[in-house]
Parts: sequence; C-alpha cells; structure tokens
Amino acid sequence: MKNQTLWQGIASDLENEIVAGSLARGSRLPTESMLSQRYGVNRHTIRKALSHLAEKSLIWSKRGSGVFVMQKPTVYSMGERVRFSQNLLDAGRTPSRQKLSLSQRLATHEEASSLQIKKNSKVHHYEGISFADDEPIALFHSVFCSKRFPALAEYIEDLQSVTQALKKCGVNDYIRTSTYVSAVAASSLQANHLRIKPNDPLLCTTSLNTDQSGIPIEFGRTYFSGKHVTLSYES
Amino acid sequence: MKNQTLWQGIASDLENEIVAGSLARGSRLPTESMLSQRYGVNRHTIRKALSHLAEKSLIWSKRGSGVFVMQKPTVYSMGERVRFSQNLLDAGRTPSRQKLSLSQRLATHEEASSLQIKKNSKVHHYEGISFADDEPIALFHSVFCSKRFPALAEYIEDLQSVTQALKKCGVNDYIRTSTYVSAVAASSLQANHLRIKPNDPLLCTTSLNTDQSGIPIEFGRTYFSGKHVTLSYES
DNA sequence: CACCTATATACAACTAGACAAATCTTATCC
DNA sequence: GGATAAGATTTGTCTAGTTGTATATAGGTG
Repeated sequence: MKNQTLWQGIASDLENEIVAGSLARGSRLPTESMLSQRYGVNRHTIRKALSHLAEKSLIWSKRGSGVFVMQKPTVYSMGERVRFSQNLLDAGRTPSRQKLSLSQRLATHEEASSLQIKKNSKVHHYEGISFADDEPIALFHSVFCSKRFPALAEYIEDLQSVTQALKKCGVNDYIRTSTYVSAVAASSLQANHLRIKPNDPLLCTTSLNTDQSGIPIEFGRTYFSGKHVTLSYES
Repeated sequence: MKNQTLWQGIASDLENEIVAGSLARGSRLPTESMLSQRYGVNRHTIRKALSHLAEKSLIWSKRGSGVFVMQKPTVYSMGERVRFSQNLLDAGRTPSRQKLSLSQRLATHEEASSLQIKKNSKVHHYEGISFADDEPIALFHSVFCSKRFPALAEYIEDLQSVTQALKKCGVNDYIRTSTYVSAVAASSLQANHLRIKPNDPLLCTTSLNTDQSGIPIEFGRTYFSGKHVTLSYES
C-alpha cells in the first residue's frame, strides 16, 4: 500500500474498478492513449500496468481492437459423463461452440487404434472452439468412424451438438472411458483462438468415449486455456 | 555569502535565473547532465542543488521528462458559494480543468448517506484536475445522483463546468453546506498529477452542496496540493 | 569518530517518439 | 445491398534520453 511505483498504483486502481464492477466483465477498457491521459503518464507506463493485469488474467488485449476485461475463471468438472454444455450450465455459465472445420479424412494410426477401426479408415473430423459467456476456454478436435456414423457430419452441422447428433445416429448414451491430461505450451494459432499468449500453458486432455458396451465412439483432444479452466475430478 | 559549498552556489545561481525571468515560469531547465557539464561538477551535486530548489517549491521534476520552473502559489477562498472558476478569476489567475474520468457507478455507503439516496443507487462520478495558470492545484472527484440528473454527464462533457451543467438540469443555485478539511499524504498517483512528490502533504476537503431547500446535490472530495494552495476562509 | 561534501558507477523507472501490425470505420462503386 | 478500398484507430515493438535510487570511495571538518 505504500511507496509503490506509478505502474503499480495504476494497476491496482484499475483492478479495483474491475472488482468493483465499474469496469464490467467482458467490457472494453479505455484505449491506452486515453488511460495515459487519465493517469498523466506515458503510454508505456500504462502498458506496464496492463501487462501486469494480463499476467493475473484480469484482462486480455487484441492488437488493433482494444483491451477487455476477462470473464470469471471457469471450473470444468470431469467425470464419467462429460457433456460440455451441461458442465458449463452447472457452473452458471452460458456455453457455446464455434465450428472451425468439419470434414472427412483418413484416420491416423493413433486414431485408428483408439477407435478400434482399420488403418486408413475414413473418419469425421470435427474441430472447434468452446466458449463460456462468449469467452473461448478450449480448442477441441474429435474423430468419429465414418462407416459407423455416415450422416454424423450433417447432424453436427445442423444441431451444433455432438451429443444430439450422436443421438440421431442411435447413440443414446456414451461414457468417457479414459482421459489423459498433460500440460503443453500454446502455439501461436492456439493462443490466438483462445485469446492468450503463445507459450501460455494449456491443459491437453486426450479422451476416448465409448458406448455402454465399450465400443469406441469418439476419440479426441481438447486444449483448455490454463488461465480460464481448472479441471476437477470427482469419482 | 562566502564560504558556501558548490551545490549552494549552483542553487542560488539557478534561483537568480528564475526570479530574473531568464528561466521562465513553466519552462524546462537543462537536463541534469547538461547542468553538470556547465558547472563542471558531478550530477549528484547538481541534484543536491535542484532538490534544494524543489524544497522551496521553485521547481518540480518529472522522472523521464525533465525539471521545470513552478508557477506561483494560489490562495483559494472557501465559503458558502464555492465556484472554482470565479474563485480563480477573482484572484487574477486563469482557471482550467481537465477531465480524468466521467462515468456511472454505484454509490458507496458514504456517498449514498450523504446524498440521502438509497444504497446501491447509481451516481455520476466525475473526476479531474483543477489548474491555475496551467499549474495543477487540486484533484477532485464528485458524485451526483443519476436518477435526479439523468443527462448531467453529457452536459459536463460539453460545458466542462459543473455549475453550468447543473444549471441546464434546473439547478440555478447551490450552497456548500458542509466542508471537512484534513491533511493527508499524497499517493504516488496523486503526486504525479499534482507534480509533487509522494507523501507530500495534501489538503483534503470533503464537501456537500445542496440546493436552497437543503436537498443534497453534489458530494465530493478535493485534494489541494499543499505546496500550491492555501485555503482561505472568510465569512 | 561521525558527518558532510563530492565523485564515480550502475541500474531502475519513466518519458518521448517512431514505426509496424491488426482492426475498425467510412466512403465509394457496381 | 454488399463488396472493396482507403483512412483512421489501436495495440505491439523498438531505440534513445532523462530523472530517481543505491552503492562504493575519498577528503575535509568539528
């Protein structure tokens, strides 16, 4: 509280405005130029304060666009039945998904063995971003056996939901049989999607979903932004 | 006048240049490096001389920017009707204001009870710097009931005057009903705005303005730079 | 000795300005 | 109305200069 530097004072002042709600979650901050006028300092000093708040994941910035207040961090609970939307609804957040690509291709060796299908089989490849309150929290990509679910792609396209699409394919329930979690550094592309910085930590989960008889249905990986998500295991 | 040290001689030399007008009010001094060359001494010796002049409020310095000649001190009269601009005009000074921020937020407990409005009511929050002859003399922040003056913010934005803005809201006159004065130490942010040093003394006035029937209109605090301002009470 | 004056060096904090890269805004054209 | 191009905004990066602070050294003085 005492002999602090200018940028520290500015940072704590802005932090107060955020927690007090004067700067609403998700809203845009004044531009760096405006802030430098308000505080009577150089833009670099503002940037130092802002970068400190960004370190604490209170704000994020986008070149050419502005600086924004982050939404609250998310707790993403994992268990036998992982349903993205349900999870976020439980946590009081509004979930959404954005499709990045949806296509067919040949399965990799890893995918084929996980799905217990022949090598060079065709699979649906579904890739996208998961949002919570319009804030990206994860990148995912999944593969499904094309032979088993010929029309899955169109269903996903229409329904924007994997669970619903699978239901139309006759899969009423599925279970997460295995999940591996590791930590990796974000690539620049991943970072851009998740609105974080390259090399920021990601939680990488590799998972396999099967039906109740144990037959593999979906294999995929999800990269959660470490700053937004804490995975919780309960069994 | 004889056995003076190096730094004393330099200080009085510079002081002469200031009072003689060779170094104009508000202008920038040569850098410490240039002065140390000119006088053929170490930079620390120059700094000792400068800090002496700063103690006497003849100059002020800004890190990274330079050392500047100060203006003369101001006498600010307090009374039943305190009008910033008129006040300074009467004293033969040129008044001006700079807006730092103008926004809406929820009233604090203190503000709500002072304005006699409900807790969690919205208020306009107006924050800025008062200048006399381009020299900052005070930091102020005031709150007004948003419900009572819905359009006040735009008026202030346009007119740059609280008195004028209130007039457009139908308040032709207002009276200062209470003022509390205390002395506090300047924070680093306050010091930066007022061109003084952190922990330099400030006069903190807490005041309430009401209309003629006694209904609260404005509640706010003003921090006067102790080095630039003397408050004068006359009744 | 303790204290002030002065020098020397190094680094931290901040300002100043310029330019690049991404984005947003606006006018224009078909 | 929608696509495109030009211009203005806004954040990111870089270099250079200025004041603030800390440490170490040495000489002079009460």
